[in-house]
Amino acid sequence: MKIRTEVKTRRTRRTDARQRVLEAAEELFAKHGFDAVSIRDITSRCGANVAAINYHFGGRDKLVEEVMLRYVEPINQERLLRLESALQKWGAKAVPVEELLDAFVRPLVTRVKKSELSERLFYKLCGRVFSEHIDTLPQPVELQFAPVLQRFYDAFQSSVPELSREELVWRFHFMVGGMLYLMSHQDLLQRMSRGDSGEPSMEASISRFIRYSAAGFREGTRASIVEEQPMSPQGFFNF
Amino acid sequence: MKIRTEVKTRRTRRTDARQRVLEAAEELFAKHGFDAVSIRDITSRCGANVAAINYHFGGRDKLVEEVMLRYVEPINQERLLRLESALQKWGAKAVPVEELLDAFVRPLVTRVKKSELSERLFYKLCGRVFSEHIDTLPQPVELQFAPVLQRFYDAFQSSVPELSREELVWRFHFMVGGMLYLMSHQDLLQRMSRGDSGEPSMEASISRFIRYSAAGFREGTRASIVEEQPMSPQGFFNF
DNA sequence: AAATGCATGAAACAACCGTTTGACGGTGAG
DNA sequence: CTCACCGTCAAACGGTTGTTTCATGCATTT
Repeated sequence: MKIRTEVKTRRTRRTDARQRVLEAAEELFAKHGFDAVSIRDITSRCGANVAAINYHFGGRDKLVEEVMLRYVEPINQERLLRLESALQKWGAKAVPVEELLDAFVRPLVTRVKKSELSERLFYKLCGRVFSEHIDTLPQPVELQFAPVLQRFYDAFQSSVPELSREELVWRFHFMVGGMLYLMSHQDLLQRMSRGDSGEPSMEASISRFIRYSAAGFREGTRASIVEEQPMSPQGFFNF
Repeated sequence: MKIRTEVKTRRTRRTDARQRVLEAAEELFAKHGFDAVSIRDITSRCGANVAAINYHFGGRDKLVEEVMLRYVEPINQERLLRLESALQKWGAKAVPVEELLDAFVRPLVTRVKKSELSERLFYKLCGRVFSEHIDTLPQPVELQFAPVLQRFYDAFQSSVPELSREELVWRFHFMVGGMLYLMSHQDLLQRMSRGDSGEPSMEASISRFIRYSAAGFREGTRASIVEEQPMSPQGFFNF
């Protein structure tokens, strides 16, 4: 601890305890949730002092915010990137909903490699970040989402034009709910279906999820009728 | 309040403050979440003493447990009732997935009338109860779910026999995720889609949701193909 | 009327929370 | 060298947490 012979610049020193706190915070937040972890839990795990959090981050809330943004920002950025790429690829033609869903969901798994967290914890943390009730999210985090949602709404609207905007937004949120649940309970669900080929796990799960959700989005549109599905029991539902 | 001329038996007196605490707890838990509410928040709102919670319930955790069970128990009971009814109605024939989904989701809204909570708060509370991470639920609450899930898995298996058990369970959980999100963000979502006929209400939202989810369940299972497909190894799942 | 059982109340409990303080010592600039 | 700066640290801050104690008084029973 005291025996650090290497020369450190100020910049290096600055990231000393700060980085350790950040990593410990990520791990504990992922494991137990943002509310259940105290700053003393964090500092005692990484051998830092309680004051370090207030010194480096300006308070517990700011730390939470920083941890969240470190995940939300790049993920949302990659979402938009993939969306643009898909739109460009298909030009005037409608992008298949599967590709839109892929652009929205897949960044959650592609970003995992750039994290120091274990894969399992990474997903848990994402699930927690995104499933905190919206009105309790820090404003900078909340503001991250608005433009992304807008872009995806428009894209889905173009891909499934038969749906009213209202119906589309509803279905989008049904999808989001499923996605969050998948993130949060990923380990539990995969333990449940253990036994087959060892690894692909999350990527395979997301493929499953995309297929499931795409069918929901297409329900009642021309694309789904093409496959000739009798509209199930008539009059059973009131709309 | 004080003017209670009626004769009270011991039994009546016992439910005096206890009931007030219970109602205040439900409201506050629904509004702010189970973790964010202290016992002093509860007792000060309903004019009770802090000691009352430990006296009547045996601690804060037990109070949370009781509040949860008061909602989970009757809802799960009605789920099973509706499931039985559907199975009986269709006899040997496969129950349409829409009816299974209805049996699983609709009790959330039919049970609202029997609660003293406002409708909005009731849904919020349900969303919170069911979306608490599974491993943090009180054990009695968790035990409530196991048999219910088992019955519904089996029912869905009969209705969509083309799906492997594994695929079916995954889709079921995607559906659950969407349902929880609907419950938790119901007010926010409905405010978003305001503008048409005055009362969008939960029932319409659930109908939307059932239609969306049914399509997801049926994806890839065209009834026209009657070919016997090799099932995945049994005993794959622990439930 | 006296005694018993039970719900309530104010107060105190120890433990923990996030935050602040002020002293200490190594580092780099003048 | 001297001095100012910066990251670290133990300690203490005021506040809130869930729980417990014990006294009080009402209602029912003897």
